[in-house]
Amino acid sequence: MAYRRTDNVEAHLADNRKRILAAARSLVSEGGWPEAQISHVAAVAGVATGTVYRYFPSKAELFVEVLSTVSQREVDVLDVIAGGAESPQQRLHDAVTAFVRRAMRNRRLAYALIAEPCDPEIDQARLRYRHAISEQIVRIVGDGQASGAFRADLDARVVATVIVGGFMEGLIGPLSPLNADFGSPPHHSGAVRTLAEDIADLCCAAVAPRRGKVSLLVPTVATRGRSR
Amino acid sequence: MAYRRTDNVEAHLADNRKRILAAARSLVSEGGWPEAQISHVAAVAGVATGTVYRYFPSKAELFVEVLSTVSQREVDVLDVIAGGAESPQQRLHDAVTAFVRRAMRNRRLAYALIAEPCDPEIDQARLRYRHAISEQIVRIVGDGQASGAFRADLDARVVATVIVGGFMEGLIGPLSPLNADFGSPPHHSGAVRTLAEDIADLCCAAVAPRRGKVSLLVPTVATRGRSR
DNA sequence: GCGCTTTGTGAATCCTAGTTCACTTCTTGG
DNA sequence: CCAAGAAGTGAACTAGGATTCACAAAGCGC
Repeated sequence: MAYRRTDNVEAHLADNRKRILAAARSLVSEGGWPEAQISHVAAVAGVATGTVYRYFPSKAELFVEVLSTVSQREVDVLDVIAGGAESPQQRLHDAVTAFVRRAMRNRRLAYALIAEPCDPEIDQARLRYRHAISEQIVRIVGDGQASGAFRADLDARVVATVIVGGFMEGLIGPLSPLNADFGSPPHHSGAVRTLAEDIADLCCAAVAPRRGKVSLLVPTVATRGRSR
Repeated sequence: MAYRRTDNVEAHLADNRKRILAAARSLVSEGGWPEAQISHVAAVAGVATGTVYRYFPSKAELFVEVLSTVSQREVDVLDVIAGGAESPQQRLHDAVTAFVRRAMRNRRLAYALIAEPCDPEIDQARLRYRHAISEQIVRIVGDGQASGAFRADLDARVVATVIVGGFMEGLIGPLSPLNADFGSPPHHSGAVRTLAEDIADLCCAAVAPRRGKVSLLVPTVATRGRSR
């Protein structure tokens, strides 16, 4: 035996791994998925292409790890909010505004991780986290329904899904690199705040307990369209 | 001169074009984007690969036309509903349920056109139609705000976006080929109806005029998280 | 049937990354 | 300093499809 992997090497290895991940993340957060190429990652990390494969078995796994790290942090934030002592209304409102604001801090990255077209394998991880986010919302909605703070006549999971879809979509326009509005720094923080508040407000309104009458709505002819 | 393009030929050409489009659509609606390959389209349409390029300049343009045709029909349906004489509440409810139900009729196709990862060029067309749909919703929301049927303190475009995102997302789970629930034929139409109604209900609730008090909500510590 | 033009064909080509691997360089223990 | 085992390298290899193109077939008017 003539080799042992010193702490020194161990550290170097760990450092490389970290740099590769950082490079990957940085590329996505600047140029989105089109820039997310192994050769670019290698260049930015200061290693050779082949080296990347000593640390990650495939492009997909590398970027899934990037996505997971970032997304998990968001889930954690929501977890704290969802587990808080505030009223369900307050928690729902906080959760949505927190998510929207945080996403607006790093628009390009958020856009890539939320909406930009990407490899199916990565997209799948994206779905997993979207689901995890939805689960945090379910907790809040469930509490609210139990305490009577929210209407309880709908499945909490459906409600949470719609809410998540609502605030994500409300985010996509402003996030999209195509829309250069929503002033970059110096932060137009007023606009961001308003957007976040408005979206949160809508989400809260959707689950508010219903006033009196059950329904005035009846099916209409238009509702029963032909097939596609 | 020794050639003229008879009606006969003209018809044959038109027929080919139609068959190619039909083949393309059929493939997407069965296998989604992975199946949407030019060679497959050609095979199904009964022509050679090269022939497809006599009718469409590129894969993207072919499929964008497929998507446009299908999506435009949906926009038209919403257009009729939005332009109807019913109350804004009723129209919003009808619009959402109509969309959800129609999508559930051809799940695989709807999934591909709404959510499945696809070529960026196609994805862009998708966005355009999502926007067109949003515009129909804006009409309804705007009317409702003007007539006092809906709360008027928020930008109608933001409201519409959130609503569209909400019902689309509510749809994705049930549409996804991964979720083999939501019984295929014989139609579990009860489940579909409920889903559609529930989602529509939520959307309507979000824009209902607000009861008394303006807001009990105040920013919380959790709302101001660190950067990613 | 005969030139001429448009259409149809599908094998060959091109392209774009992701992935591999034979070889070089570095580290370690002796 | 040496031999052995790891880690690093980047040019070459692949793979999956889109796209092209030289050639064949079909339609047209005479």
